[in-house]
Amino acid sequence: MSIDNYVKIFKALGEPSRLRMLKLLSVRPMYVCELEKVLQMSQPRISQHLRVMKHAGLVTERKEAQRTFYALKIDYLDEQFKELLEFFHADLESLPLFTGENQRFKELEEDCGVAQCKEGKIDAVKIKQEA
Amino acid sequence: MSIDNYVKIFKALGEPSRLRMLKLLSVRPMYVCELEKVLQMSQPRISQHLRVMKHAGLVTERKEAQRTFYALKIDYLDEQFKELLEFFHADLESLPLFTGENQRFKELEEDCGVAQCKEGKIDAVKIKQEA
DNA sequence: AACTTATATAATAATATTATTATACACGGA
DNA sequence: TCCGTGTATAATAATATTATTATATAAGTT
Repeated sequence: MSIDNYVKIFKALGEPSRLRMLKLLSVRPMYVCELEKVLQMSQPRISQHLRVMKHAGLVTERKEAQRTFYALKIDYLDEQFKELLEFFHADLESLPLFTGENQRFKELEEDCGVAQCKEGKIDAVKIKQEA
Repeated sequence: MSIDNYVKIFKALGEPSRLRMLKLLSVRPMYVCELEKVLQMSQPRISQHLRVMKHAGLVTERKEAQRTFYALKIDYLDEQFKELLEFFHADLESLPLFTGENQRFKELEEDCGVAQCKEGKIDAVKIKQEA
Protein backbone atom coordinates (compact mmCIF):
# COMPACT_ATOMS: atom_id res chain seq x y z
CA MET A 1 0.00 0.00 0.00
CA SER A 2 1.28 3.43 -0.89
CA ILE A 3 -0.67 6.62 -1.36
CA ASP A 4 1.53 7.57 -4.30
CA ASN A 5 0.78 4.29 -5.97
CA TYR A 6 -2.97 4.80 -5.63
CA VAL A 7 -2.60 8.34 -6.91
CA LYS A 8 -0.71 7.11 -9.95
CA ILE A 9 -3.45 4.58 -10.71
CA PHE A 10 -6.30 7.07 -10.25
CA LYS A 11 -4.54 9.73 -12.26
CA ALA A 12 -4.19 7.19 -15.05
CA LEU A 13 -7.88 6.30 -14.81
CA GLY A 14 -9.05 9.90 -14.48
CA GLU A 15 -8.79 10.87 -18.13
CA PRO A 16 -11.45 10.13 -20.78
CA SER A 17 -9.10 9.05 -23.58
CA ARG A 18 -7.34 6.62 -21.31
CA LEU A 19 -10.54 5.16 -19.93
CA ARG A 20 -11.74 4.55 -23.48
CA MET A 21 -8.45 2.90 -24.38
CA LEU A 22 -8.59 0.69 -21.30
CA LYS A 23 -12.10 -0.40 -22.16
CA LEU A 24 -10.99 -1.43 -25.64
CA LEU A 25 -8.02 -3.30 -24.21
CA SER A 26 -10.45 -5.09 -21.91
CA VAL A 27 -12.04 -6.63 -25.01
CA ARG A 28 -8.73 -7.96 -26.22
CA PRO A 29 -5.05 -6.90 -26.32
CA MET A 30 -4.32 -4.62 -29.23
CA TYR A 31 -1.60 -3.02 -31.27
CA VAL A 32 -1.11 0.73 -31.17
CA CYS A 33 -2.16 1.02 -34.80
CA GLU A 34 -5.40 -0.77 -34.03
CA LEU A 35 -6.20 1.56 -31.16
CA GLU A 36 -5.42 4.41 -33.51
CA LYS A 37 -8.02 3.18 -35.99
CA VAL A 38 -10.72 2.32 -33.51
CA LEU A 39 -10.35 5.41 -31.33
CA GLN A 40 -9.49 7.74 -34.22
CA MET A 41 -6.79 9.49 -32.30
CA SER A 42 -3.30 10.44 -33.44
CA GLN A 43 -0.58 7.87 -32.89
CA PRO A 44 1.58 9.97 -30.53
CA ARG A 45 -1.45 10.72 -28.44
CA ILE A 46 -2.14 7.01 -28.06
CA SER A 47 1.48 6.15 -27.32
CA GLN A 48 1.71 8.82 -24.63
CA HIS A 49 -1.43 7.67 -22.89
CA LEU A 50 -0.23 4.08 -23.05
CA ARG A 51 3.01 5.13 -21.41
CA VAL A 52 1.11 6.73 -18.52
CA MET A 53 -0.93 3.58 -18.05
CA LYS A 54 2.16 1.39 -18.25
CA HIS A 55 3.80 3.41 -15.49
CA ALA A 56 0.66 3.03 -13.41
CA GLY A 57 0.94 -0.72 -13.91
CA LEU A 58 -2.40 -0.95 -15.71
CA VAL A 59 -1.13 -2.36 -19.01
CA THR A 60 1.72 -4.51 -20.26
CA GLU A 61 3.52 -4.05 -23.53
CA ARG A 62 5.20 -6.60 -25.74
CA LYS A 63 7.25 -5.85 -28.79
CA GLU A 64 6.37 -7.81 -31.92
CA ALA A 65 8.61 -6.81 -34.79
CA GLN A 66 7.75 -3.16 -35.46
CA ARG A 67 4.49 -3.44 -33.58
CA THR A 68 3.80 -3.16 -29.90
CA PHE A 69 1.11 -5.22 -28.34
CA TYR A 70 -0.65 -3.77 -25.30
CA ALA A 71 -2.76 -5.71 -22.82
CA LEU A 72 -4.88 -4.60 -19.89
CA LYS A 73 -3.75 -6.01 -16.55
CA ILE A 74 -7.26 -6.64 -15.34
CA ASP A 75 -6.09 -8.73 -12.38
CA TYR A 76 -3.95 -5.89 -11.13
CA LEU A 77 -6.84 -3.48 -11.51
CA ASP A 78 -9.19 -5.76 -9.57
CA GLU A 79 -6.57 -6.24 -6.87
CA GLN A 80 -5.85 -2.53 -6.48
CA PHE A 81 -9.54 -1.64 -6.28
CA LYS A 82 -10.01 -4.24 -3.61
CA GLU A 83 -6.99 -2.92 -1.75
CA LEU A 84 -8.24 0.63 -1.84
CA LEU A 85 -11.59 -0.30 -0.41
CA GLU A 86 -9.71 -2.07 2.39
CA PHE A 87 -7.64 1.08 2.85
CA PHE A 88 -10.79 3.08 3.45
CA HIS A 89 -12.08 0.56 5.95
CA ALA A 90 -8.80 0.21 7.85
CA ASP A 91 -8.06 1.77 11.25
CA LEU A 92 -5.89 4.85 11.17
CA GLU A 93 -3.50 3.11 13.54
CA SER A 94 -2.90 0.28 11.14
CA LEU A 95 -1.72 2.66 8.40
CA PRO A 96 2.00 3.46 8.78
CA LEU A 97 1.68 6.43 6.44
CA PHE A 98 -0.82 8.10 8.75
CA THR A 99 1.12 8.19 12.01
CA GLY A 100 1.18 11.98 12.06
CA GLU A 101 -2.51 12.25 11.25
CA ASN A 102 -3.30 9.55 13.78
CA GLN A 103 -1.41 11.39 16.51
CA ARG A 104 -3.14 14.70 15.81
CA PHE A 105 -6.47 12.98 15.42
CA LYS A 106 -6.15 11.49 18.88
CA GLU A 107 -5.28 14.84 20.39
CA LEU A 108 -8.47 16.16 18.87
CA GLU A 109 -10.53 13.36 20.36
CA GLU A 110 -9.03 13.86 23.81
CA ASP A 111 -10.09 17.49 23.96
CA CYS A 112 -13.77 16.80 24.43
CA GLY A 113 -16.47 19.18 25.52
CA VAL A 114 -14.99 22.37 24.18
CA ALA A 115 -16.41 23.54 20.89
CA GLN A 116 -13.44 25.53 19.71
CA CYS A 117 -11.30 24.48 16.81
CA LYS A 118 -9.10 27.51 17.17
CA GLU A 119 -7.67 26.33 20.49
CA GLY A 120 -7.40 22.80 19.23
CA LYS A 121 -10.51 21.63 20.98
CA ILE A 122 -13.84 20.50 19.64
CA ASP A 123 -17.01 18.89 20.84
CA ALA A 124 -15.97 15.39 19.90
CA VAL A 125 -18.76 13.80 21.92
CA LYS A 126 -21.38 15.54 19.87
CA ILE A 127 -19.59 14.62 16.66
CA LYS A 128 -19.55 10.94 17.51
CA GLN A 129 -23.30 10.98 18.05
CA GLU A 130 -23.86 12.43 14.63
CA ALA A 131 -21.56 10.03 12.82
CA MET B 1 -22.86 4.80 -16.33
CA SER B 2 -21.03 7.70 -17.91
CA ILE B 3 -17.38 8.02 -18.79
CA ASP B 4 -17.38 11.62 -17.61
CA ASN B 5 -18.73 10.57 -14.25
CA TYR B 6 -16.01 7.99 -13.81
CA VAL B 7 -13.42 10.52 -14.87
CA LYS B 8 -14.69 12.98 -12.30
CA ILE B 9 -14.46 10.38 -9.56
CA PHE B 10 -10.98 9.23 -10.53
CA LYS B 11 -9.71 12.77 -10.90
CA ALA B 12 -10.97 13.45 -7.40
CA LEU B 13 -9.23 10.33 -6.09
CA GLY B 14 -6.03 10.92 -8.03
CA GLU B 15 -4.53 13.56 -5.78
CA PRO B 16 -2.58 12.84 -2.58
CA SER B 17 -4.14 15.57 -0.41
CA ARG B 18 -7.63 14.47 -1.32
CA LEU B 19 -6.88 10.81 -0.76
CA ARG B 20 -5.59 11.65 2.72
CA MET B 21 -8.67 13.72 3.46
CA LEU B 22 -10.96 10.93 2.32
CA LYS B 23 -9.16 8.45 4.54
CA LEU B 24 -9.68 10.72 7.55
CA LEU B 25 -13.34 11.17 6.67
CA SER B 26 -13.62 7.39 6.52
CA VAL B 27 -12.81 7.30 10.24
CA ARG B 28 -15.61 9.71 11.02
CA PRO B 29 -17.25 12.80 9.52
CA MET B 30 -15.36 15.97 10.34
CA TYR B 31 -15.47 19.74 10.32
CA VAL B 32 -13.19 21.70 8.04
CA CYS B 33 -11.31 23.13 11.01
CA GLU B 34 -10.65 19.62 12.27
CA LEU B 35 -9.26 18.49 8.94
CA GLU B 36 -7.15 21.61 8.98
CA LYS B 37 -5.63 20.65 12.32
CA VAL B 38 -5.10 16.97 11.58
CA LEU B 39 -3.78 17.40 8.07
CA GLN B 40 -1.92 20.62 8.79
CA MET B 41 -3.01 22.22 5.58
CA SER B 42 -4.31 25.73 5.00
CA GLN B 43 -8.06 26.21 5.27
CA PRO B 44 -8.65 27.34 1.66
CA ARG B 45 -6.69 24.37 0.43
CA ILE B 46 -8.95 22.03 2.39
CA SER B 47 -12.13 23.78 1.30
CA GLN B 48 -11.15 23.64 -2.35
CA HIS B 49 -10.34 19.95 -2.24
CA LEU B 50 -13.61 19.28 -0.44
CA ARG B 51 -15.45 21.10 -3.19
CA VAL B 52 -13.86 18.88 -5.83
CA MET B 53 -14.86 15.78 -3.90
CA LYS B 54 -18.37 17.08 -3.36
CA HIS B 55 -18.78 17.60 -7.10
CA ALA B 56 -17.53 14.08 -7.67
CA GLY B 57 -20.21 12.87 -5.28
CA LEU B 58 -17.69 11.42 -2.83
CA VAL B 59 -18.63 13.52 0.20
CA THR B 60 -21.68 15.26 1.61
CA GLU B 61 -21.67 18.55 3.44
CA ARG B 62 -23.97 19.83 6.14
CA LYS B 63 -23.98 23.30 7.58
CA GLU B 64 -23.94 23.54 11.38
CA ALA B 65 -23.92 27.15 12.51
CA GLN B 66 -20.63 28.54 11.21
CA ARG B 67 -19.19 25.11 10.75
CA THR B 68 -19.51 22.69 7.89
CA PHE B 69 -19.59 19.01 8.54
CA TYR B 70 -18.24 16.74 5.81
CA ALA B 71 -18.86 13.02 5.49
CA LEU B 72 -17.47 10.38 3.15
CA LYS B 73 -20.11 8.69 1.01
CA ILE B 74 -18.57 5.27 1.35
CA ASP B 75 -21.59 3.53 -0.13
CA TYR B 76 -21.36 5.60 -3.28
CA LEU B 77 -17.64 4.85 -3.54
CA ASP B 78 -18.24 1.12 -3.16
CA GLU B 79 -21.02 1.25 -5.72
CA GLN B 80 -18.99 3.18 -8.28
CA PHE B 81 -16.00 0.89 -7.93
CA LYS B 82 -18.22 -2.09 -8.47
CA GLU B 83 -19.79 -0.42 -11.48
CA LEU B 84 -16.45 0.34 -13.04
CA LEU B 85 -15.28 -3.23 -12.74
CA GLU B 86 -18.52 -4.24 -14.44
CA PHE B 87 -17.81 -1.65 -17.13
CA PHE B 88 -14.48 -3.31 -17.87
CA HIS B 89 -16.08 -6.73 -18.07
CA ALA B 90 -19.01 -5.66 -20.26
CA ASP B 91 -19.33 -6.33 -23.99
CA LEU B 92 -18.57 -3.39 -26.23
CA GLU B 93 -22.00 -3.80 -27.77
CA SER B 94 -23.74 -3.30 -24.47
CA LEU B 95 -22.10 0.10 -23.97
CA PRO B 96 -24.09 2.87 -25.69
CA LEU B 97 -21.16 5.25 -25.41
CA PHE B 98 -18.97 2.99 -27.49
CA THR B 99 -21.08 2.57 -30.63
CA GLY B 100 -18.47 4.27 -32.80
CA GLU B 101 -15.65 2.25 -31.33
CA ASN B 102 -17.69 -0.91 -31.59
CA GLN B 103 -18.38 -0.28 -35.27
CA ARG B 104 -14.74 0.36 -36.10
CA PHE B 105 -13.64 -2.52 -33.93
CA LYS B 106 -15.86 -4.89 -35.89
CA GLU B 107 -14.49 -3.62 -39.19
CA LEU B 108 -11.05 -4.43 -37.87
CA GLU B 109 -12.06 -7.96 -36.93
CA GLU B 110 -13.64 -8.58 -40.32
CA ASP B 111 -10.44 -7.78 -42.20
CA CYS B 112 -8.64 -10.96 -41.20
CA GLY B 113 -5.50 -12.43 -42.64
CA VAL B 114 -3.82 -9.24 -43.77
CA ALA B 115 -1.20 -7.89 -41.43
CA GLN B 116 -1.40 -4.25 -42.42
CA CYS B 117 -2.72 -1.56 -40.16
CA LYS B 118 -2.14 1.13 -42.77
CA GLU B 119 -4.81 -0.24 -45.08
CA GLY B 120 -7.14 -0.89 -42.19
CA LYS B 121 -6.42 -4.59 -42.04
CA ILE B 122 -4.68 -6.67 -39.46
CA ASP B 123 -4.07 -10.31 -38.69
CA ALA B 124 -6.96 -10.61 -36.30
CA VAL B 125 -6.83 -14.40 -36.30
CA LYS B 126 -3.32 -14.36 -34.93
CA ILE B 127 -4.26 -11.75 -32.37
CA LYS B 128 -7.13 -13.83 -31.03
CA GLN B 129 -4.79 -16.76 -30.46
CA GLU B 130 -2.46 -14.61 -28.40
CA ALA B 131 -5.14 -13.03 -26.28
C1' DA C 1 -22.21 46.95 17.79
C1' DA C 2 -17.57 45.24 17.63
C1' DC C 3 -14.90 41.03 17.69
C1' DT C 4 -13.78 36.30 16.94
C1' DT C 5 -14.39 32.00 14.67
C1' DA C 6 -15.44 29.03 10.68
C1' DT C 7 -15.79 28.67 6.02
C1' DA C 8 -16.06 29.82 1.08
C1' DT C 9 -14.47 32.08 -2.85
C1' DA C 10 -11.78 35.09 -6.01
C1' DA C 11 -7.30 36.25 -7.82
C1' DT C 12 -2.82 35.05 -8.58
C1' DA C 13 1.37 32.46 -9.46
C1' DA C 14 3.45 28.04 -10.01
C1' DT C 15 3.16 23.67 -11.86
C1' DA C 16 1.30 19.75 -14.44
C1' DT C 17 -1.23 17.72 -18.09
C1' DT C 18 -2.66 17.25 -22.80
C1' DA C 19 -2.57 17.34 -27.97
C1' DT C 20 -0.05 18.48 -31.91
C1' DT C 21 3.84 18.72 -34.78
C1' DA C 22 8.13 17.19 -36.01
C1' DT C 23 11.58 13.81 -35.73
C1' DA C 24 13.99 9.48 -34.87
C1' DC C 25 14.42 4.69 -35.02
C1' DA C 26 13.56 -0.20 -35.77
C1' DC C 27 11.88 -3.72 -38.63
C1' DG C 28 10.39 -6.07 -42.83
C1' DG C 29 9.89 -6.22 -47.77
C1' DA C 30 10.99 -4.90 -52.66
C1' DT D 1 19.99 -0.97 -49.69
C1' DC D 2 16.18 1.86 -50.06
C1' DC D 3 11.29 2.36 -48.82
C1' DG D 4 7.14 1.90 -46.21
C1' DT D 5 5.16 0.77 -41.85
C1' DG D 6 4.74 1.02 -36.79
C1' DT D 7 6.04 3.14 -32.71
C1' DA D 8 8.37 6.21 -29.44
C1' DT D 9 9.96 10.53 -28.04
C1' DA D 10 11.16 15.50 -27.98
C1' DA D 11 9.51 20.17 -28.47
C1' DT D 12 5.90 23.21 -28.38
C1' DA D 13 1.55 25.44 -27.40
C1' DA D 14 -2.76 25.25 -25.06
C1' DT D 15 -5.16 24.14 -21.08
C1' DA D 16 -5.95 22.54 -16.35
C1' DT D 17 -4.72 21.90 -11.67
C1' DT D 18 -2.81 23.31 -7.32
C1' DA D 19 -1.46 26.29 -3.32
C1' DT D 20 -1.25 30.77 -1.56
C1' DT D 21 -2.86 35.22 -0.51
C1' DA D 22 -6.43 38.19 0.12
C1' DT D 23 -11.16 38.99 0.80
C1' DA D 24 -16.06 38.12 1.82
C1' DT D 25 -19.78 36.17 4.47
C1' DA D 26 -22.15 34.28 8.23
C1' DA D 27 -22.75 32.96 12.90
C1' DG D 28 -21.66 33.14 17.64
C1' DT D 29 -19.55 36.05 21.73
C1' DT D 30 -18.49 39.87 24.55
